[in-house]
Amino acid sequence: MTDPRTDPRWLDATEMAAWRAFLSTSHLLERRIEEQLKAAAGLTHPQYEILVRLADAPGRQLRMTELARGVVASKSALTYQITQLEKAGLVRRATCPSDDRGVLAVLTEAGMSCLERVAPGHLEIVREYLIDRLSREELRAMTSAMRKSEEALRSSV
Amino acid sequence: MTDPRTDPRWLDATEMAAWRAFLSTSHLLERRIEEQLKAAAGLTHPQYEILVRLADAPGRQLRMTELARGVVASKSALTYQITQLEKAGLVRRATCPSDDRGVLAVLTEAGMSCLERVAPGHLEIVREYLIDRLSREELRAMTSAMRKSEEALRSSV
DNA sequence: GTACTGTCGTTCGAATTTGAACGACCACTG
DNA sequence: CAGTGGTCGTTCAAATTCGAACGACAGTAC
Repeated sequence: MTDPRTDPRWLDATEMAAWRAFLSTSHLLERRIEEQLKAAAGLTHPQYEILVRLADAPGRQLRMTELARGVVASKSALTYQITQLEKAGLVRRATCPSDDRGVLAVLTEAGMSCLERVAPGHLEIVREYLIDRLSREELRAMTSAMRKSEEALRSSV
Repeated sequence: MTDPRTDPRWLDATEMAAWRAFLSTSHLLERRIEEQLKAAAGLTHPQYEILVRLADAPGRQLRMTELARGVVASKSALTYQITQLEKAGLVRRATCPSDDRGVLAVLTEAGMSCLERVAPGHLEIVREYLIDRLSREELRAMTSAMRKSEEALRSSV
């Protein structure tokens, strides 16, 4: 068995601490956010993210595949969630004019106002447990770090 | 409607970019890790994390509740996963000598060697898509940031 | 001892996610 | 035009997660 401190397949103490902190924090944040959204609006976090992406998109609509990429969900999970949001009247499906295979997810007016109503409470959690706790420098470094990782992950598929 | 750029309930562009990068990266990393673990060992990420925590614990054993805190899982999710790991022979349950309500999850020899076999491939992913992409400074800042957030989240429960 | 309050881990049904398989359609080749 | 490979979104069964409810036990008060 090789020495964990020199074997490149392992992480040293600093690296392991970084990784575990990242992992725990992302899980804890996810839990906290889920709890807040459920209590405030009966939404799940994936559903909220879908609304955000649609609100930002031109025409407040996106192709299913593109939306799935954006929110990092599987195709089948997105199909399910869009169906749920459609039942709630926050999103509707439309046929894609340029591609008969395609389906557009469109944010309804009800969906937009729901998002506007829910966003402040949600972002307050993000502030309280993450953003507001970080120095300018930490925020900058974290963004840079996350972007590097994200790019590596997205370009590897 | 208030101006999003001055309303403290919203995030400015820099903060929002940081948050979104964090969110996307954590989801993408989770996906990538899940895929690697499944292919290499038929393990899920939660299962792997359980093995790691047990391996680190004194006597390679932990109370269910303590383990649930460590891996950030609900009690029922942990019950389920420990049952799965028990079927696989990687973990066994033991009664807690000091508290008849308690159950100890104990890492078996098979569990320990499974972990040793799987860890390198797993950590290689963590390196490739996160750790090795960061500068010393980014790693330091990210760790500091994550710890602050984690502490806030854990102490709020 | 009895009662009370809280913690422990499990169980249950409901909701969600996953990956594979599928039919429909697109774009290109010959 | 027929054929071919690839993409699109959906469907399905299986696996996993969640929260509420539960019985069992611990710790304390009286």
